[in-house]
Amino acid sequence: MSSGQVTIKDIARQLNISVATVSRALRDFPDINENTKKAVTTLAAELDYRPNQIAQSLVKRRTNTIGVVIPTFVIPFYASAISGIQEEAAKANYNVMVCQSNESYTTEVSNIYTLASSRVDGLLVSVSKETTNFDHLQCLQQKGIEIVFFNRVYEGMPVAKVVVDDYDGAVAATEHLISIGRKRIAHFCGPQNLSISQERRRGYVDALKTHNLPVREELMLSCDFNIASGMDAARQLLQVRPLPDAIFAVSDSVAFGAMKVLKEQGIRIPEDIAIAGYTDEPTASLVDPGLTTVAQPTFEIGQTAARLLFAQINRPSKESVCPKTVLKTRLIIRGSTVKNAV
Amino acid sequence: MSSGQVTIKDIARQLNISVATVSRALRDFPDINENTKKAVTTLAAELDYRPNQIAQSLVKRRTNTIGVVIPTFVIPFYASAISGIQEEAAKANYNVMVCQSNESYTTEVSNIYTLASSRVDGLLVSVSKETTNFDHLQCLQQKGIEIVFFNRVYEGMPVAKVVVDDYDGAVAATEHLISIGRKRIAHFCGPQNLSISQERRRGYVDALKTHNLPVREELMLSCDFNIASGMDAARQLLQVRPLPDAIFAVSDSVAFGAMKVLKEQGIRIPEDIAIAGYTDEPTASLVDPGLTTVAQPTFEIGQTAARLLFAQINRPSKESVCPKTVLKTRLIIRGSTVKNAV
DNA sequence: CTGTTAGCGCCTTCAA
DNA sequence: TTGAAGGCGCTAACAG
Repeated sequence: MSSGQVTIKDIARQLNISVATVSRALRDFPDINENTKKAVTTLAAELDYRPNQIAQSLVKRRTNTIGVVIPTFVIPFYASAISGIQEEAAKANYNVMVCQSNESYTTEVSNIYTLASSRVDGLLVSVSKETTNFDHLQCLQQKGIEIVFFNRVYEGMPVAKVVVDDYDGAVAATEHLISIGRKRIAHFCGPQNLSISQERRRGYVDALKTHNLPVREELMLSCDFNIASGMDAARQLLQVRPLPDAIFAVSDSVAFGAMKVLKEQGIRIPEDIAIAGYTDEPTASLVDPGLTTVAQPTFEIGQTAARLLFAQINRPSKESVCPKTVLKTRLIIRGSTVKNAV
Repeated sequence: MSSGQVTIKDIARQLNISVATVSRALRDFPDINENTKKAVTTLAAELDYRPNQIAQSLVKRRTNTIGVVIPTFVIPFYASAISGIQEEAAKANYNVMVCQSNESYTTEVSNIYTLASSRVDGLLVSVSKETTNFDHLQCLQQKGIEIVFFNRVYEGMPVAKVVVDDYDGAVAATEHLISIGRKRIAHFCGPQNLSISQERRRGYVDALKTHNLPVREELMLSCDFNIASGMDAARQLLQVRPLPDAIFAVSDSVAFGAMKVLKEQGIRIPEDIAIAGYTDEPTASLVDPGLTTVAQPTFEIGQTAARLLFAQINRPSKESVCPKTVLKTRLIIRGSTVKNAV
């Protein structure tokens, strides 16, 4: 009991039995004398003994800890997804180590190796906007660390993935804008090496084509996933003539930024320009007018990803199953596109 | 190399030297032959050797991991604070395990014990709204696990604490409302066993007294830290006659909820009722009108708490230093109290 | 039912 | 400059 922490040795010594017996008693083995078992458990409780997970991990060669790598905590999508992950982890008796890449490829690589050193049993990954090389992940996979992608996935790896139907949501949003009579619909695209950005853009383009609307390059502006970026894009868009009559933004934050600029310029939403976003962050129902957006099941995405990871970790055969789980989105119509909506 | 992970044993075998030498070479010991050192490091790189932190932790009796317990990820305050914590941790070469209590005392206790089992070197804690018993934390402290409280602290323990001057911020907000001529100022209080709630309420009460305004019980309503709770309180408040002319909410979310209800009721903000919040979440500048609020340095709170924890962990003498760091707030005036503000 | 032995991967004496 | 031995706290055969 050197370090202030009680060990099975302490219990064994005080009870004059071997550590093996203590270990078994504590783990409730069948062939253990009821009396010794009781003696051990009571003393353990008395001493407030807590098994040293570190030692257990070393023996068992598994830590019951998973790593999570996300771009940033401050995107509400991730805050919610992590909640879902945590909930599943607690149920399955796993610990969670979360790292944020801050959208930097270098940081992401470093995160991954840190987590690998900690010998996490598996990894839940949503890649940074910069990531185009996936060696760091492939390398870990080869070492037997299970990986599941969520939201920002890399199709090139044979692992499970959890996404929403980004294409479908984008089509729905764009068609909604078309259905309210908009003809010059702009799109604020996300970073183009991310599949979510590509898919949302593809949905936008296809919806326009389906309805025989021209696809104009000057109405497609590049953005990051934040408010400032949405403001920049909006300012840029307002230089274009004729003005667009709608914007479909790759994310709610981008849409919020756009709304801010439009309001400053005295442009009416939705009369002059209608706006739609993506995700349905809590803020979407608070801004004025409320933001029409494609709702994502953020919490459920986290839960699902975690569940798949645990299943994969505990799969007896090492042949990996790599389903792509595609969750549904739901278009929520608010005042930013329809005057009298909620 | 059974588990797919390279160990120093593998390196030793291939180089025909002892593991001790490998271990020393890898750690760049002074009295090691240059050639063996080079041989070891190159082979290690070739094999992509990663030291097993678990094994190291067991020997060193420290994990270089800290635990963080927060009420919930989805309060933007915590998302930002965790970012600050992460940043400091990365710098100091620490890992972070985050758990959320979901505002439940039972879950918090369970989180704490899980983290203790993982042998974290220290703990950053923001208690749940239900927590009134602190045995679980005192117990860990006695076992030599360092603790630092942030935001929601417990004054009764001799450990470092990081807070903002909640009282001061509340006074500033309330006096601002008074300065714009409001006389019937309501307060939506937070859970009263949290010091932040108490302090903000105390600031509100004292400001009223200082300005010879009556303190009316019927204008002080209890809330949790979320939108729904703010909506409930607002509905309740609207039953009171005469109506109040201002609301000081314990948090931005509560204020957002209140704004929503007031707008639905056709009550003008700020003309009929002015509103102020606390924290300055990103959403505060997006709602319409913008929310006047007491800005907190959320990221810095996380950073500071982490820094203090690392200092405490690495302090040679075991006598613990327990300063209370009080960071400054800043009143940000927006349209919810002053018509022509930004 | 229980004790002994060995080992997880690494570090740290103590000798050589 | 290097190796051998022991141990961190725990689990897992193998005996008895």
